[in-house]
Amino acid sequence: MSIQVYNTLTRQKEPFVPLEDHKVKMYVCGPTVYNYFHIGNARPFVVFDQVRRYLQYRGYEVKYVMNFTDVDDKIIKRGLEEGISPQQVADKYVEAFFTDVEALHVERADVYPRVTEEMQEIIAMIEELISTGHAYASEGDVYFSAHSFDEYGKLSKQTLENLIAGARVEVSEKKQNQVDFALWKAAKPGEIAWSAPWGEGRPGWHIECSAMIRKHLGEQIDIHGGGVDLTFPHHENEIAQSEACTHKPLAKYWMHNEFLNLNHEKMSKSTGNFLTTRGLLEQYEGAALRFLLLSAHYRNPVNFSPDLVENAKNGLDRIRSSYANLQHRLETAVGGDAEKVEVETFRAQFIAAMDEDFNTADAITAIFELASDANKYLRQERVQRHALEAYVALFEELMGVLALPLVAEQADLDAEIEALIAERTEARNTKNWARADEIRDQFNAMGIVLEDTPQGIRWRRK
RNA sequence: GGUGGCAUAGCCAAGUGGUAAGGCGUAGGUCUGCAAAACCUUGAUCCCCGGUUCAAAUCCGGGUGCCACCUCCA
Repeated sequence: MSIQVYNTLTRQKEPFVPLEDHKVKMYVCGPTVYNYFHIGNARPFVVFDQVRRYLQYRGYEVKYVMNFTDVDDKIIKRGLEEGISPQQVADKYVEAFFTDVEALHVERADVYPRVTEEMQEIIAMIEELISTGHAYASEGDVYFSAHSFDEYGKLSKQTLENLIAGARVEVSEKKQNQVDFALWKAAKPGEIAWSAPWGEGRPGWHIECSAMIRKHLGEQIDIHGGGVDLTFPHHENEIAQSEACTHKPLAKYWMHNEFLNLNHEKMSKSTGNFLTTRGLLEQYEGAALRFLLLSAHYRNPVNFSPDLVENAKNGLDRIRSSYANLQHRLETAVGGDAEKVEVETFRAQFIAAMDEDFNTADAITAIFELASDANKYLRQERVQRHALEAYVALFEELMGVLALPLVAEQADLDAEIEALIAERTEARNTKNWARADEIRDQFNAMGIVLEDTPQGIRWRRK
């Protein structure tokens, strides 16, 4: 059974067959770097990171490209507010992006093209569209003529008539038709601008992705991803631009993640209904946030709340403590006969779940069941080294695929703490319960839980 | 007006025809010096009304509620 992928283009799950054997070309729309991204923005970063990691796990060689929109109205505005150049704004938030995304255990893309560094390709593509009659210059702007592309609307299942009927955008005098969209915007006085045959200005929002995909991945790619809101107009327009040039399907599979809402409404910077990822990272471990994002299927909406993070954290802790307990038993375990523990079933369960359109929720269930099985095994008085190792190895493999660290990143205990643990062991041996409790309370105050087991004291961070 | 998504236990969440996975939380129990962890036990008229079927959370029709896109937006 092959991997099944839900394709927005066909509105159904399809077997995943890349254009080229064992290779996957993948593009995901990245951020406009004018601000810290919010936790809703983080969903596609994590979701598509997960898609990529899983494909890699299944043996595909993935080339992953994500763009940075580093020049646009919001960046310019921000620069004016802070008294710095648009480039400085972009640089600042690109750096912040990397920091935050790393905390969520997102693997770096192979290429992060930036609009300002791809100007030649963008201008060349616009020229191509003008020369083939798909675009026209108008008072320094350039627009794509939606009517010139027969299949316009195929991704969002919209007809031009319906789009015109439902349009909320103001009709511009410069456009021949209100559904046409900008490829190039003439610069306002004093604004950052680049020279182009039709005048000074900067690219429209959609053309950058078309140009970058073509340059870094080629005329056709396997997977194009982004949030559902990008389906229209952004991805629809990308298709129009790219396919008008190449006459080939831009992407084989279009994948869209649903939203992570707040108060049951879309997170939005303009209304203030959002929580920055950066802010949440001060309170919660990145792994807990990632776990939360992977706890639901990517095409289902999720309503964010602190309780949800707490829930995710507790679930993650269950897996981690099982793993830690295995490790602890391993310290005293001895070799033995080749007693078989059957863990293959959990790997198979995990793979079956992920194959089904990247069902991370079910994949996590497989890991929970692995934990239950391991916990039951651990209750036995005699355990065997190789059995423990089999559990440990599978935990590491599967949690590795999900990029969820099995051990919270913390400093190791220092000598003083080790000494205290030794003292407590001694206190317990002499049945000095008062002292033993005192030391345990002391650790508790430091956020460390001590657990007494037949194999000695075990400790963990809360 | 057009195009989508969602509605499953206190909470989160899988499940697209064969009478409801998993996690969190709660309560009780076992274990423990006491704990913790773990284990066992504990919980569902699957939004409503029709229909198809031997059989429906799942398919069809009709409702209701919430969210989103058609304007920058993950």
